[in-house]
Amino acid sequence: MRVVRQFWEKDVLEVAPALIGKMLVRRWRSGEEKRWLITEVEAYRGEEDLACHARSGRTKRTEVMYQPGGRVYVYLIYGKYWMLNVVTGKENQPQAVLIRGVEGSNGPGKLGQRLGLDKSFYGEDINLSLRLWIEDGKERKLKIERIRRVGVEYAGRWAEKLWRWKLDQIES
DNA sequence: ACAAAGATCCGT
DNA sequence: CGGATCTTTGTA
Repeated sequence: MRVVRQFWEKDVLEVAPALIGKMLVRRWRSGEEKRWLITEVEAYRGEEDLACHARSGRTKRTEVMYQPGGRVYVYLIYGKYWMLNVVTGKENQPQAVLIRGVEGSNGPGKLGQRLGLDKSFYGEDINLSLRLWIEDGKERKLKIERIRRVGVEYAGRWAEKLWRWKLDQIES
């Protein structure tokens, strides 16, 4: 079952860890459908978070982060990789979760490649999309580790926040 | 208008 | 550890 709209409208620090263990689903035009267990996510939270793109306020790129949670936020990094994020929180609360990894994937850039992401996904409503959405995973106990975010050393004290969550193991 | 840097990845 | 590659943002 696709996660409910209200799931995304909560604070990113609540949504991000709750995403671990859920299923990322991609449906292609051909009808082929693939799903992966989400294993690693990062939270980006508000204009005060100097690692967050919204640090520079409302711009063409960050506009979607000011929308209510549940929109897809994609952006191109280093001219090559599309990064997959989902906006969280209420309207005018710029936040997003970066989906860094699924079971069997290497990094967020490679994940974007596997999903065939591009600019057209920007702003897509993940509650309604027919090509990309999130579903509940199996009910099971997960061991999750909480660590620092990657590649945000420039963000001073914000770089120290333990705003990355990674699946450590599945406890049966 | 221009320069700088980037939520990455790969090869050395 | 440096380069690729191009978009976004800050500065003039």
